[in-house]
Amino acid sequence: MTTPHTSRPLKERQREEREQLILDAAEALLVEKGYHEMAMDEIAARVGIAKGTVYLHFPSKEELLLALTRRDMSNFIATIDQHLAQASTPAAKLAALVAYQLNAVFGSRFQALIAISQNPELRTRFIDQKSQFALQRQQLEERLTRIFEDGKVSGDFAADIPTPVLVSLFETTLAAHRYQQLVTEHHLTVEDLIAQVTRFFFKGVAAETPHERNPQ
Amino acid sequence: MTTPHTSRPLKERQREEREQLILDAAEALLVEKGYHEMAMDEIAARVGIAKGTVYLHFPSKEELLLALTRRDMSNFIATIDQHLAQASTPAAKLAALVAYQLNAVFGSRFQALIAISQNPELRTRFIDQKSQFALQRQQLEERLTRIFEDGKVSGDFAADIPTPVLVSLFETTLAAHRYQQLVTEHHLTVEDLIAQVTRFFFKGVAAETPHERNPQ
Amino acid sequence: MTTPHTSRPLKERQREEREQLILDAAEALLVEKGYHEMAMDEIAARVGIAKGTVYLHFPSKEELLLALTRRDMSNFIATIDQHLAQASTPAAKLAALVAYQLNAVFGSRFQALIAISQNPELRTRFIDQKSQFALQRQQLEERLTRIFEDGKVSGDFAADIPTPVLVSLFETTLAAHRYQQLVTEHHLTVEDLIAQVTRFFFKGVAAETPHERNPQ
Amino acid sequence: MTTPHTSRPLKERQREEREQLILDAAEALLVEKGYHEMAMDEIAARVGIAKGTVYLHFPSKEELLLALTRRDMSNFIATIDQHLAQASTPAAKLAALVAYQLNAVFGSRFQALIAISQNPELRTRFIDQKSQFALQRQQLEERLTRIFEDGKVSGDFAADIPTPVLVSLFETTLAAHRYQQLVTEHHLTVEDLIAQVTRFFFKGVAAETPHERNPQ
DNA sequence: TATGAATGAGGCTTCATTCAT
DNA sequence: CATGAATGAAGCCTCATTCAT
Repeated sequence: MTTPHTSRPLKERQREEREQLILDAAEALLVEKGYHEMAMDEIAARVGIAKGTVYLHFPSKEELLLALTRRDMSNFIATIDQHLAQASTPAAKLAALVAYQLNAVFGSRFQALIAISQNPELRTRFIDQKSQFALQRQQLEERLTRIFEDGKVSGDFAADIPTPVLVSLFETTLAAHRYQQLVTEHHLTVEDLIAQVTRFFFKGVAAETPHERNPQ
Repeated sequence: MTTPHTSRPLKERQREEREQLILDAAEALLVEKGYHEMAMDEIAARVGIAKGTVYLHFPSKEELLLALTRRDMSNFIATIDQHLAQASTPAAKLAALVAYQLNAVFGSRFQALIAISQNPELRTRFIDQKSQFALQRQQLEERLTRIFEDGKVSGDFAADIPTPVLVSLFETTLAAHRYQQLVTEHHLTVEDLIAQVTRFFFKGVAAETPHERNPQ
Repeated sequence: MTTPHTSRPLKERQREEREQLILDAAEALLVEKGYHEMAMDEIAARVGIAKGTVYLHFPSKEELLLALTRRDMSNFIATIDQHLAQASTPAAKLAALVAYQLNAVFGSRFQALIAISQNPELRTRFIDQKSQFALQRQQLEERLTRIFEDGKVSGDFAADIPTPVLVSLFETTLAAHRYQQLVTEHHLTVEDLIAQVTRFFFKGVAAETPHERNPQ
Repeated sequence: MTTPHTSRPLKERQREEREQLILDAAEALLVEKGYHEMAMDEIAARVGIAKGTVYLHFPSKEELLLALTRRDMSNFIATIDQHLAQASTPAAKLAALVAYQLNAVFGSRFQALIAISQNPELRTRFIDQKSQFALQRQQLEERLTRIFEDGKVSGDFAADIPTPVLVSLFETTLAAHRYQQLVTEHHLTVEDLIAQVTRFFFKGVAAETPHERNPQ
């Protein structure tokens, strides 16, 4: 995706392309069936190569998943940065992120990240043991932290909610695997859903005006 | 937990107790490592019995997980009903649920349900194929649906958010595995966290008039 | 069956009766499903006792089968002796045996012996290793040997067929598990079948008259 | 055995050869120990390959046995057809079969078929459930049926014995696992034994001349 | 480099046997 | 004696990983 296509030798470009195809297949399988059912055999079959070839690119199933995570995280952060650069106020930035992420929920890329983050099996394997993932996760949080702290200063967000809590609420609200179901079963459009969730989130984190009362 | 300890023969009580211990061990392993790593061998080892003994209680690994799900769902719904009976207004009921569930997040019971619901491998196996799970899930949603619809009538909740969306937002907000981390890493107390999340949620779903009422 | 009912204490008589019931159940299972599928659990269940009780009578599954074999062999030999005592000429003796055995084919007792003799699994286990079975087998063969040698002297049977071959032909002809099928599928009566097989066998082993043709 | 060695690629030939080796090992084990004791582990060990490799050729133990049965049945029928084509009269055909089969008794191939046919466990599994086996069995019976009916017309065989009975008598007479023992223990040559059994069978099924005596 | 056949550790499940009650 | 819960060895099968071609 961000691969330069010109300056490198053909062989290496082909290699890179195939690597992406392998990751794509792995991602699809991961979302469909989970980590254990994501068999090396089937990954290779979907790409149309031999199983051994997968091992020429990734030394183990675990490393393959790590690479997948790195790629998706990396793409994810890069896309976020683009959105952030285009919006001005913290609230506008957040709104852009919300829209982007909810759209992403319906693509497999983001679901793979969710699957990895939420599956205890994978969490143990990755978050706890491998620093790369933690690093990227941290990059993501830094961006959100900055937005929320800016927004507190500008009066957009409730200053009495600790920023880590805001970040968590943001991630939580957006990481919902159930939204998909809402669209399918309750006949909402994706646009409506985005609008509703966005409004919900902004009302929830808004700085309280004198007229609002504390619900507790 | 709800087992009567007096009227039944000793043997049966012991059997029931052991069954609970097996489910407890399975639950812990499921949360720690996921379904595949939850080996029958290790379940037995944790309970301190032989592998074959597990099979005297549950005919297969899959049935063991189904039983675990049934138990946890059942306990979960029962506890929720208790909370609902004690609160009066819809907002108060929700507040009770929020507090209960967030507390539950820190116990394994609820995490197991989340693990089962979110793991694609298990979702396929259970939600799609076994009606028991779908039935209990539906019972849960009915309760939430009723609260939200009552709350719309009483003016507590935004009438223009479709009820299924409210239900999803509720579940989403509360099913956050990351809250645990917040307490651990950012030194929040559980009580503070509950207060913050509650306020966030209620602001987010509140009817947007100046005259909002106190949910409690 | 041959148990004396008067001179022994009640307890021992009951014990002996139960032992027979266990052997009966084992026999039925052996014929129905073979040795491995003959589970100790099911034997006990069919008798209506606990599994452990079976082990009070027989120290192992193998010993149970050995006891079964002993009993059936013993009954078999005893019944044969009765028939032999009642018939006069060798041919009449053999005819009595043929009729008896073919009738027995349709009872489970004889089938169990066939099952044991013919199953390689059991043959290895019993004939080769345990002398009891070989001993009883030998008793059976002695009787047949005597009849055939008498019959050769009297001119009933072909003197140029070695007696062990005659014995084998006899056993072979009668041990046919396929006769059952003939009755079921081709609507022969048991009586007809016995008549046909008897005639076949006697013609086959008869001393040759000058008028018979050479088949080759 | 009937594999062409020239026209196919090397890989496929090796694969086929290995498959035959696996079937050979399975066959030997089946005859030696029966179906349950025929462990996949040991089959692999005897061929000198790993357990998993067996599963590259046969998807389950049951399928392996089915393939074994198919192969042996198929070879058996093919060889029989060769013999039949070379002999002219029904009696000569039968004599050829008798000689062939009795020779086969001393090879494992035929014993495996007997083991499968006679084991109740396997009978249930194969004859009742899988049509392939029934089909091949039927092919075998058709050939015998034709010979016997031809032989009745030509006056070689007793017309008053129903053909299915003749077929059964034939199979019964030849399927004797005890013949082996005769050669071993009573020092008969295989040729003598074949001559004796052949004569026995033909006398038994011959059309009756006026001079024969009725043994009953 | 690419292949895919081969490997074998590891997981689920069964069942003969034991033993505390 | 009788019970049947408990045990654990052993068997079938899968799949990540290796390696000869």
